[in-house]
Amino acid sequence: MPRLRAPEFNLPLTLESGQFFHWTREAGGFLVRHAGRRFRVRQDGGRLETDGDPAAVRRFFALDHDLPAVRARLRRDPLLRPAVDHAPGLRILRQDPWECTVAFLLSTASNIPRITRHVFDLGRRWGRHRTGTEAQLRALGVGFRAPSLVRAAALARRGWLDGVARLPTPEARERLMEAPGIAEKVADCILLFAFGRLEAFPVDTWIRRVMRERFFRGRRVPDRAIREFASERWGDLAGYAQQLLYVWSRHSGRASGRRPSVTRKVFSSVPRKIPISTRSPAK
DNA sequence: TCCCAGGCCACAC
DNA sequence: GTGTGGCATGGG
Repeated sequence: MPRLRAPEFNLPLTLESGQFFHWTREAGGFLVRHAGRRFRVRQDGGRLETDGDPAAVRRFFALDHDLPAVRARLRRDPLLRPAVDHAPGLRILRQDPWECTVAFLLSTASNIPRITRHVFDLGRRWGRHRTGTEAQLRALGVGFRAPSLVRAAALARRGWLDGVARLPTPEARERLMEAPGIAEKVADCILLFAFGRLEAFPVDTWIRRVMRERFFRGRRVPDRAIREFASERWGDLAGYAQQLLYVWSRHSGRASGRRPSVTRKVFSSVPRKIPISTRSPAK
């Protein structure tokens, strides 16, 4: 069973932070479906046990990101500090671009349990760059998102996502937004969660609330102004700031002005070791 | 029952 | 340029 060094990493917090949906909990660990494969992963202190390809797992969890340096820099911002301190070990994943695109096309005006259900439903039925027909998708309950998924799959089969990784971020963003159903927010999610563009700052309803409250004195401001503010304030680490703010605001309910809608413990401790090798092998 | 969800788009003005 | 419904569905 391969073991990877994974310091400054919190596996459950990272998987449960709303950037990736294709996983299930197992005793003491997780079963992850990613890039057309599946692997088991479990954390043992500063190490990961996995039955997946070590290099691919390391890349997926972005264990190459210098998280201590990221956190130290962001922590210098006193208004961001509570969010940074709330979620040690949270990493921005490096997902498969197509699967990430599907997930965030499904995310529009939805919620995490439902996105998860749809991601699993699509994953069970179709392979890479395929989604079935609009009618089949509607039968799964994806609603108005169905035509966007069909179009995106057709684009992807013609190489739409190929080469995005080599484009500068503004051009990459433009490319992604060529697809119907992808505007600024979804494009930024794909750039951040699949292409490692850590400067991308997706503005969703939670980020809008927490940013208005914390940085704009409660004023209504256009999303564009929020993005520009984040870019100037956090630069090439704005994406990490975003994910920390997202998790913090959801866990605390702070920005919503109502009771926390997500009540889960704060994942400040690393899970205890439970042997993975006694479980049934993957596939 | 009602409000809202990791939005986008067409159409007002 | 900015503001506003409609879109499908279901979670809480």
